Amino acid sequence: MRSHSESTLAALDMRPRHLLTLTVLRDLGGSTQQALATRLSIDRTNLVGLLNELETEGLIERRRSPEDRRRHIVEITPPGRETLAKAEFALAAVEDAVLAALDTEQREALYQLLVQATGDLNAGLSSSC
Amino acid sequence: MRSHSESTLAALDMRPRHLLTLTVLRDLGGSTQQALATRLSIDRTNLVGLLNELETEGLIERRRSPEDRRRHIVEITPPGRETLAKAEFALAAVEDAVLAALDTEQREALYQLLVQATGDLNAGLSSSC
DNA sequence: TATTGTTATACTCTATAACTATA
DNA sequence: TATAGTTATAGAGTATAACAATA
Repeated sequence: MRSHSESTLAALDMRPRHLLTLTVLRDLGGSTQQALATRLSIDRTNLVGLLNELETEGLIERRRSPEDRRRHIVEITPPGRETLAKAEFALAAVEDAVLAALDTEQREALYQLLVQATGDLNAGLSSSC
Repeated sequence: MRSHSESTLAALDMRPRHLLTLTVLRDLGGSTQQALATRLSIDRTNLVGLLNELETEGLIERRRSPEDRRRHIVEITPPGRETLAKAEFALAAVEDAVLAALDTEQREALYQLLVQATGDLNAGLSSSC
């Protein structure tokens, strides 16, 4: 499923990192780079180049925080939301294809078992990526 | 589960690669480097250093093939088998800890659903790593 | 003095090209 | 000419150290 997902994202000129970043920014509605890096479980130094790429594509914006001028507030742009929606749609199709061998009841059973096994740690996350 | 497994292997001075290589060599009972690389889905050039490490530890041996002197026959040594057994024992404990939230029936159900979902592709592989 | 974003750098993992020795 | 193992090397991905601006 990972391999299929990555191919699908590559067709949209994205890597999993980009999708995750856009998803977090949409859900948070803006964040400092430090907080965003923590949320993504990556080093803040590696976030710099990632945001540069997303900014070049016009998918996110950086602006100085008025309260603390050391900080950048990062926000997803309307084109970023569109691209994110397209990626999520394509990935839903991938998930459907990968789970084609299971009917609806079985998929639900699998999901519940995984949630229970992981102690509900990731119960709120999307099933893809 | 991956993260727990890798920590456990690190305590034995091993990475997943080492475990997989030893497992394949035990199951195959000897192989050329080319065939081993294919079996491990890694490039033959990257297998060289990996085997050097295992050979230094005395876990595998290389010898020239009498039939085709271009080839090396790679085999697991008795100490290699011991180390492999230790690693598998430790990893079984990790699996048990990770799946602690599921009872026996639920574990079996999860396993069956995963096998069915993946089209039995990996039905013969170990559940760890 | 501490923190935020940034740059430079090192280390790992992986893949490609080229070499040697054999066939 | 082709193949097996090897080496050198280049490219991603990731982590640490150090810097400028700001608190």
